[in-house]
Amino acid sequence: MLRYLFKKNQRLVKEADFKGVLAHKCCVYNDFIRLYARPNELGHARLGLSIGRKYGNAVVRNRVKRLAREAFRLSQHDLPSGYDYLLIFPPKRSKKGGSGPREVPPAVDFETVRQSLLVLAEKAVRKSRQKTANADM
RNA sequence: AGAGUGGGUCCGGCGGUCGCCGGGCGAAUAGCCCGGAGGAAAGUCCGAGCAGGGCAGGGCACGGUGGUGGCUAACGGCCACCCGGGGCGACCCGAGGGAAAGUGCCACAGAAAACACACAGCCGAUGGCCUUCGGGCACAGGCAAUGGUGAAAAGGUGCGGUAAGAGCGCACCGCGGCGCCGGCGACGGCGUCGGCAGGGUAAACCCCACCGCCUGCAAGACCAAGCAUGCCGGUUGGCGCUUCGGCUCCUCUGUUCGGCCCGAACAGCUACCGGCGGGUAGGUUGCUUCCUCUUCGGGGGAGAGCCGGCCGGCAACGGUCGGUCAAGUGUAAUGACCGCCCACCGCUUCGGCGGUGAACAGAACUCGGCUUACGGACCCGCUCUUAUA
RNA sequence: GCGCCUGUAGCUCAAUUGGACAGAGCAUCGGUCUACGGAACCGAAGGUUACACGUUCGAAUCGUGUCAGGCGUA
Repeated sequence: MLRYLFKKNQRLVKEADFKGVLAHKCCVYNDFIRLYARPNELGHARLGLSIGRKYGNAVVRNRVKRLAREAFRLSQHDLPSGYDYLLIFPPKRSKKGGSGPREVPPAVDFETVRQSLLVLAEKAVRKSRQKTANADM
């Protein structure tokens, strides 16, 4: 039976971990999430979250983090394992020539976060594999 | 009933599934049980605890507070009262000491801005000259009412008075001195005397009273790892005693007393002192009531801790008795989904549907306050108006 | 978390210790010139001095409180 746990070894904790994932430069995004991925040697997935101060006040930031953690926990067996995922919630969408900067962060709920996570993780892992393949050649 | 005013309380409940953090039991990363955001957790504006550094002591400087009395561990907080202002009233607001210690500033306008010998002006009664006896002329001189300026220019209004005027005289109001009474006091009341002292600004310097060492849990302690016992500066002389190792005193030099002074302390040679630099940013602890005893069930004591009763006090608060006392993270837990009930809001085809249980907002060493943000619901006291009895 | 600093035109800065209408350069706009443009010259517009309350006769300046933005610290 599959268990949906979320322990400390499934999280990115150290400053060096975050720097490493960012340095891999494998980034995909949709309207309200940016996701970095990097393969690790642990055999399971790890999650890191980064939400800037400008995203909102502490209540809003906490809520987004909890939603993202819950989405990761319930989707962990559907995600490609052996990767570190770093989710970044940018404060607002910057559009070129669009309807202007969005001041209020986009309203997110649990289902959209979960769907976005699954789709983006798949894309990111594909991109990462391609990248390592290119590096081998 | 309407309008208003002061204060207090609360922010869903029950059940299920899957998770997170901490504690207990446990061999256990198995399992079970228990606990898990706010009135502002916020801003970091004050005050304390706690920790490190500093410290013989005193003074200056610097910073803060500012009606009076009390409460408190302390406060710039709270309570009561006084004074001033607002409101019919309940009540609200006030950085509210000193301008008769000194200095500075008060632009423009105005004659003049703190100084009164007054710019325009009024009068010219008294004295001089002339006279048609109505008065006229010039001077000496008198005056501060009127005018204009300004935020502000030697009390205000009225009557009398005068040549014109003026607290010159009088009445009322305002002001100052003195005395008595009440009050712990700020201050108030009454009486009496004085015709009247004199601009504003102290959130300008300042004076007075009181308070204040500096830095802050990223403080600090321990362990592991790592770097470099790296660099620079300083280190007298004399008298006396001597068991020849040294010792006392004086002087000098250096350092410290994180700004200055008085003054003080320490050191003065091959080991110390002072300064600059180099390295690490991992873990434990501080850290969540504390200490202690234990037969591991618990007991006892201590806390500016919380709740309730009683007593004292107008109150803030204090005393006493009983009960109670686990949020504790560290890239940072307190969540997600579902069902029912109860509220509330919007839409409504009146069947329901939708909505983070609504606003503001998330503990980071801990307390006491202040300030700021903010949607409702409920309760209590009081005031005014209207109506009824 | 703790400790600090700064807010003036679109941008960069002034304002003589509180004194009137808050100035200057660049940028913007309109003219002159030119075939057109640039440059140059002339002129104009642009401000709740971050916001609120207070002290004062008078506040960009002084005081208090908010709101933004930034810095340091293991």
